[in-house]
Amino acid sequence: MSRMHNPAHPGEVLKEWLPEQMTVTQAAKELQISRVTLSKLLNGKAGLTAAMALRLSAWLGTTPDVWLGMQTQWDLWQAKKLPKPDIKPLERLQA
Amino acid sequence: MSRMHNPAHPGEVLKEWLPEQMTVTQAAKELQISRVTLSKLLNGKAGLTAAMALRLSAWLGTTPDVWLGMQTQWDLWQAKKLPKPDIKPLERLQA
DNA sequence: ATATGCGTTAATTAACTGTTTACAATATTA
DNA sequence: TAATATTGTAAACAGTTAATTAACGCATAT
Repeated sequence: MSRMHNPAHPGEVLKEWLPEQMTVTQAAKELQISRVTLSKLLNGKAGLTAAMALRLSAWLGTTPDVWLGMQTQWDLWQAKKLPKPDIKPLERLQA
Repeated sequence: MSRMHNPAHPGEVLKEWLPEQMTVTQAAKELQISRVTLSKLLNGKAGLTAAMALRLSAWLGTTPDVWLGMQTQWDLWQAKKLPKPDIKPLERLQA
C-alpha cells in the first residue's frame, strides 16, 4: 500500500540538498562531473546512476543507497505506466 | 555495516525460484521474453530492469522492489570497485 | 540419419549516460 | 550601461547496455 503516488525524480530531491547560494557550476565542480551532466540530472533529463550515487554520498554524507533507491522507485513507476504483458502466475505444486 | 559481502547477482537468485523441471525456454515463454534474454539474466550477463522486475513479480508473486533492489545492490557493489574520485565533503555552515 | 529441443553465443538495433562545444536567455556586478 | 557569470539546452561523439533474431553446438528421440 506504500509508494502509491508518483515518486519524485531523484534530481528534484537533490535540488533540495544544494545550499541556497551554491551554483550548479560550483556543485558540478565539487562533484567532479560536467555542468551539463548535473544540470540534466537536476532537471530530470537523466537518471541517477550508481557511480553518481557514490559521488553524492561522498559529497553530502548520505548513504548511496538512498539516492539509488530513489532512482529505482522512479524507474518502477515509469515501467508501471507502460502496457503490461498478461503473465499467468506460476503454478506451484503444493504451495 | 550491512551489505559488506559481494551481493549475489539477481540472476543467481532467480535461478533458485525456477521449479526444478522448468526449462529456460518454458520460463521465457511464460514471462513473454526471448529465451536469450532470460539466459543472459540467469547467467549474470545482463542486468535486471524495472520492466523485468514487474514481469517476475507477476509471475512469481513477489514485489517488484525485491528484484530491483537486488540489482541496485549489485550495481552499487560494482561501482564501488571502480576508482573513486576524491570528493571533498560539502562544507555546511552550522551543521 | 533426421529431426527436435535446449542453452549459449554472435550480430544488430535502440536507448542512455557522460563529455565537450556551442548558443541563447537571464541574472549579477562593475 | 556594459561586461561578466550562470543556466538550460542542444548537437556530436564515445562507451555501455538491454533486447531482439539468427545461428551454432550439443543432446535426445524418432
